Amino acid sequence: MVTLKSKYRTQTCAELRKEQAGQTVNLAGWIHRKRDHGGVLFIDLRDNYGITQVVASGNISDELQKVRVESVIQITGEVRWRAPEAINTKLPTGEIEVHTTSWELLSSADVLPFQVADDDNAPEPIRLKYRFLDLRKERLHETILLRSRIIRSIRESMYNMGFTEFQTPILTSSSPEGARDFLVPSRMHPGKFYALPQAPQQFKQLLMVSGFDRYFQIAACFRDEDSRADRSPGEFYQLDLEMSFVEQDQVFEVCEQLFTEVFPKYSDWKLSSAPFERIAFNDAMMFYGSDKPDLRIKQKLANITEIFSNTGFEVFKREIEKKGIISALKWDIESLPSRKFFDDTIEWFKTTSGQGLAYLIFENGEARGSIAKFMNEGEIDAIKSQLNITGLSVVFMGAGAKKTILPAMGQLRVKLGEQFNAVEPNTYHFCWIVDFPMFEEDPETQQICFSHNPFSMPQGGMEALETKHPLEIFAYQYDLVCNGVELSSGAVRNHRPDIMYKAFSIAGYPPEVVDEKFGGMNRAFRYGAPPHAGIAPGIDRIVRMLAQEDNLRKVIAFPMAQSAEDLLMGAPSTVAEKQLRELHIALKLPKEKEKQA
RNA sequence: GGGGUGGUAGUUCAGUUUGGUUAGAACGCUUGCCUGUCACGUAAGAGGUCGCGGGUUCAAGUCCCGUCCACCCCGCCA
Repeated sequence: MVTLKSKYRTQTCAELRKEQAGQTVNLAGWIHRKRDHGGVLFIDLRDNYGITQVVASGNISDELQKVRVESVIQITGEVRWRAPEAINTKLPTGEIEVHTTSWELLSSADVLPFQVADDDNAPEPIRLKYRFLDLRKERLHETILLRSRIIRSIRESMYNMGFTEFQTPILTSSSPEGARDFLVPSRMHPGKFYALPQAPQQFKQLLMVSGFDRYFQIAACFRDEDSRADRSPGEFYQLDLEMSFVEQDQVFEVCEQLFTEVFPKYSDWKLSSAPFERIAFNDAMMFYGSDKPDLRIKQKLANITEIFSNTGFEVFKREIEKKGIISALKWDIESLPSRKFFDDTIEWFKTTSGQGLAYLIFENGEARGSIAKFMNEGEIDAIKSQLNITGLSVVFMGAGAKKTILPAMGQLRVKLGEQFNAVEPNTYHFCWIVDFPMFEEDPETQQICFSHNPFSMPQGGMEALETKHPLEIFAYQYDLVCNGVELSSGAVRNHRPDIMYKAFSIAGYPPEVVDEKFGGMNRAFRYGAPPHAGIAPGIDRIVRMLAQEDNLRKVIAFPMAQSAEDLLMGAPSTVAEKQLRELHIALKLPKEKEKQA
């Protein structure tokens, strides 16, 4: 680091060591803590880099004693080394202290709304309103610094792999697909609006058409949707990347190199090695009940529908007749859980998924449990052999339509994994989810519709669209998943207008709709477009994962509250009448009562 | 849009189940004492519309109804 000596400081609060003893130095920073002993006063002086103990006595002690913690002061003093018994081994600067000869108050602090030196669990709205104080706390401060280092490493890896960094417009046009847009009214074009980009999707594809081979951007993305613990309201950052003349595999290669380079720099956890495991979407649902499976848990779901094809157990029989499936989760255990465990688990399952849950206990080759009496010996034996049951095991079974029972069983898998301590610790387990279905059937109307992104390339291209049943066509679309978190989503793009029109017509859209919704892109594709593919890993989620934080607000310097409000700056806010007039906007607000309803 | 949990001092919480004297504790704050602490110690003090509104009752922080706010989840969101 370049030392920038100024009138305020000759060193930072982390620099001084025994070797500087005897020197006169200037330090500046925040009063982290004060310890007043009457004749002598100790101050922990803190800055971005660390803490140094400052000592004052006599008049200076009396004056400084009156300055509140978190005020900013500058001191001049002599570095002295501490007596052996006074050394603080917890501080890198703990072998020395600075004896103040003069000082200056640079900025005084009011009484704090919450403690900075201690973690007092102040409520989030207050911490967000006083974010600048929260950011002074060590853990959050370090996380934000970590975020910077991670992004730097990501940039370096991208440049090293031959990518070029671009900037794309923030004021752009409303996009037809996906989330709600944030709109920005145009002053120069009354009645028209810009939209903030949900992602630079179209621009990066246009850059490929423009002949730039490898694009990346640390891109701000805006979506007007509600938040979650793993989803920031309003805005978030993605490592957006796109490549020409590649297929899915090359996107995987780039990501695998990126993640295996970046993650070990910031964590000593075990890390999947490249190539990452690939799981077809349908298998992920069938065996993990999720399109973002947590592979730190070894147990899988099993499809045991076949076993019950002639069952006398009414509940299963009914579901199978309705084309439903029976999904089973076997767990080998060391000792038999209490009856309460089963009751609680079934109750939890019912409240979280609205589904029923059956169980069998296998012990010494015998089966018992909630539904044992409804099963015949053949079924019990078939379960034993399919699930490979040898010792003491419990088997949970859920029956229902794939779309509802599998996610429920998937949640059960994660819950039991945590409950039985079966989540492999200190591990980043990556996998790719591939082969997403291109189309799906609307359960109510039986209409064929796009199941995910209509702009990705169908596997098999035009031929598949023309010859295969729509529900059997997969898209070149993929998610990167780590420890049950979707880190990234991408696709091989459909760069062929003819295939685009065909795909849309299968989903019931005439060519005009394609022209209307996707006209700009389609025009570009008529002048020579390279095959291209890309992906966009979420920066906030990556940092959260490496910082091991549970909430995205803890890895973002100025996050919004769940209500999509910036409590520090007071956004969103009302604006002056004049501004509205210039924008030709008249407000028609809901009445108070409607607002509440 | 729906569900869950919570709201008592600046902050964290106890008290609410079973209504009953002046609503407590810790940290912080103010004023002292203390020359070796590093979460210093110590004495005293200030600080409360118990989220807000209504109701039941002799009496409400406590019971009932409504409402607001926050966080978490579902819907939504690649």
